[in-house]
Amino acid sequence: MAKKLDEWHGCPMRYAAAMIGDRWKLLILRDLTLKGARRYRDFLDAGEGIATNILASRLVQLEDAGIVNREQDPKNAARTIYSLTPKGTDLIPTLLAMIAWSAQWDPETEVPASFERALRSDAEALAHEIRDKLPQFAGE
Amino acid sequence: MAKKLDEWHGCPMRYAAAMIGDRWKLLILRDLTLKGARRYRDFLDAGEGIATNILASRLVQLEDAGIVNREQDPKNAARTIYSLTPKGTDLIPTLLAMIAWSAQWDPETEVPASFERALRSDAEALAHEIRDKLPQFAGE
DNA sequence: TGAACCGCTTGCAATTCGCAAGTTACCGAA
DNA sequence: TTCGGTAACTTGCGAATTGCAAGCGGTTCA
Repeated sequence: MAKKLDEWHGCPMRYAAAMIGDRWKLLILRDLTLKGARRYRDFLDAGEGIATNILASRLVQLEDAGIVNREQDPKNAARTIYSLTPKGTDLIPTLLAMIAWSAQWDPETEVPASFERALRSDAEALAHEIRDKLPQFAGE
Repeated sequence: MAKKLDEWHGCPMRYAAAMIGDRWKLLILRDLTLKGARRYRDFLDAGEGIATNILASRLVQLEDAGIVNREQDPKNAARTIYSLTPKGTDLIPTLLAMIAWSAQWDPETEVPASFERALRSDAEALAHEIRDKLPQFAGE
């Protein structure tokens, strides 16, 4: 029997797999981290074809995991703003490691040369740069 | 967000998400990389409760992706040996980034202090160390 | 030669996914 | 102040995937 969802803790790979081991969650994190997505529609329109019910479920899971923050836009109550929490921004090095791997092994993947150079020469600095450009949510 | 980060449209993350964006694949990679798993039964017995049909399907997908190699044990034709290809071992930094994240954010993490220390001080060296200890498959 | 093991495969019920349509709330213009 | 449009979901339903258990063909060992 598969481990219950409350038995995630302990093994770090099991924890990470449970939290972000999902195609759609990774794409949502990409959009938040690298594409400036902040609203529900941004994710829907990201070009990956995620269904709206799946998007809603993944955003709830990421919020419950403490990775994503959800808040009402103070200037427009009809709008919701999604952002990365500190726990979420701490995933940037993981995303960058994936990008470096894909850049090396997927012949059809296009990573800008400047980006890949920055990644290979100093990934930590690039991670900081990306993090510092992210908008902060109101709770921070 | 800065245009520099918008030049490409998520291809590398889409590729990585498609290849390893799955809970079971990440656990299989963990077992291969860190737990010395080499045979079908090793994965079944890893304690995660993966179903045998799911395991078989994921191993095929990882093999098709060029991440995992499957070969017959030359000393026992009834046995199959699974191992990481170079494309697979190049995922070690990604796994280590996930482990570092989990070690930081899972309050019940079981990452040994010595491992975490090695990870934080020189992740690249640790990745090499892990890779060098892996068995090579016959094709290499 | 037969029992045991190994690596799967199959059958089936239950869960999850993906698509499309519907719903609720808010905002801005008339 | 109402009305149309937008934003963020929610619901319904058929299809695909998952999880569980049993089965199966090949190989090794006693």
